[in-house]
Amino acid sequence: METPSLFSVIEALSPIDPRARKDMEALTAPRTFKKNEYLLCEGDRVDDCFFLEEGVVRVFFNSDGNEYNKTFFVPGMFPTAITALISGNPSLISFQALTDCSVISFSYSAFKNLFGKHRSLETLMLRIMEVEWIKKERHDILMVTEDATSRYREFRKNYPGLEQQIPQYHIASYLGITPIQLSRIRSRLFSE
Amino acid sequence: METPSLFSVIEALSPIDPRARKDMEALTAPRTFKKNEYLLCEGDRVDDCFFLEEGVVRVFFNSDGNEYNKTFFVPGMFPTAITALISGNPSLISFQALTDCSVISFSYSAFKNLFGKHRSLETLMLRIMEVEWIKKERHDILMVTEDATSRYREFRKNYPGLEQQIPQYHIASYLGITPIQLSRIRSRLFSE
DNA sequence: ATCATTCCTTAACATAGGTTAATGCACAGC
DNA sequence: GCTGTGCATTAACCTATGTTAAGGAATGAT
Repeated sequence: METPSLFSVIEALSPIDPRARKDMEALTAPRTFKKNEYLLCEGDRVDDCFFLEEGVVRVFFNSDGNEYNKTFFVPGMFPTAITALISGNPSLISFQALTDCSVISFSYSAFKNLFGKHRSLETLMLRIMEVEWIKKERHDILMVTEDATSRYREFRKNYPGLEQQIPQYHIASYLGITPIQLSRIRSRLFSE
Repeated sequence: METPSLFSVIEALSPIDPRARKDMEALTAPRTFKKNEYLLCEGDRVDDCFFLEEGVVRVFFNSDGNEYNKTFFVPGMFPTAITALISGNPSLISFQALTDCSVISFSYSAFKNLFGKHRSLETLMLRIMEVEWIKKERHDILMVTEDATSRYREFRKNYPGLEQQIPQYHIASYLGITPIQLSRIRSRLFSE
């Protein structure tokens, strides 16, 4: 479980030039969250972007008193409320650490101010949105076209090892089923 | 059923200054699609943005030979493959006219070239993405938290009159159920 | 060691929704 | 006027999943 570095992830997404990197490094600050702490609560306004170095974060929304997990973030991802960030509106979703986490944070407005100076950073931002959008699109398609068993298989493939680190009811919520149903699926899957 | 105008919709989304409007008007061209024609097919690359003046467009994706409707566009909306547009990759989804349509089209790359000159256009673009993102988010939440009957009620509320203009199997696909199930829901709903 | 808490599993039952197939209606082409 | 085609409905049956409830394993506090 090596810790991914922010700038190696950025390079892989969309290369930025050394001066842009310098300016961006000046914005970043390390930060930690304890297990169960919130990176962001529904209703909060945000200006912070996070890059996850270690730990697991879930994103969920609330509806009629129930929580629904939308996705998980593992090291190397950006557990960041893009919609709230670009709109300036309060977030509709919450981000919670499921284990102790260490992140790198930077201000989105400060980051955006660099766009004028460094075109490559704006390109990077679009690229991040695009990747998130496509990921969301893929997940939507999965949710509609596949049954819970396939979705569970897919989850295990996409997040190797994650199953061991978080309670199953979070996985069930992510899959759109009850923990009971997940338990049934698991028992079928592992007995046959 | 008055025809919405591109620039009144833009003004309502995010005001742009008169010179930006002039430059943008120069990019636009009217265009029509016949019923069942495709605005965009899965696999195509795109540079065109569309604004729908009249008619109905569906967006769908293919999975194992089946079509799944993601959403409908009605006049005043932008039936545009944002992901493919910003990524430059072939589109994963298709856009099809369900009735005769008239649209206004403009080139995304030409539009983007105006960003340097007119900040307000870039703001508009982000605003459009944001609105689409939020709409998608709301729909996701509905799909997960509500059963098909509520989703059908919601559909009728969000798209008043649309039900009369398109076949029910398209609506069923949008709701994530079979036409048979939609028929059952309708008969329950309208008999009681 | 005991007890409470948290979480997973299992069972019994109820419901939503899928599948297949038959029926009926409306409209287009001849 | 027929007839085919596309679409909506209905019925019979089946499966996936939800609900409620109970029990058991692991963990942590006292």
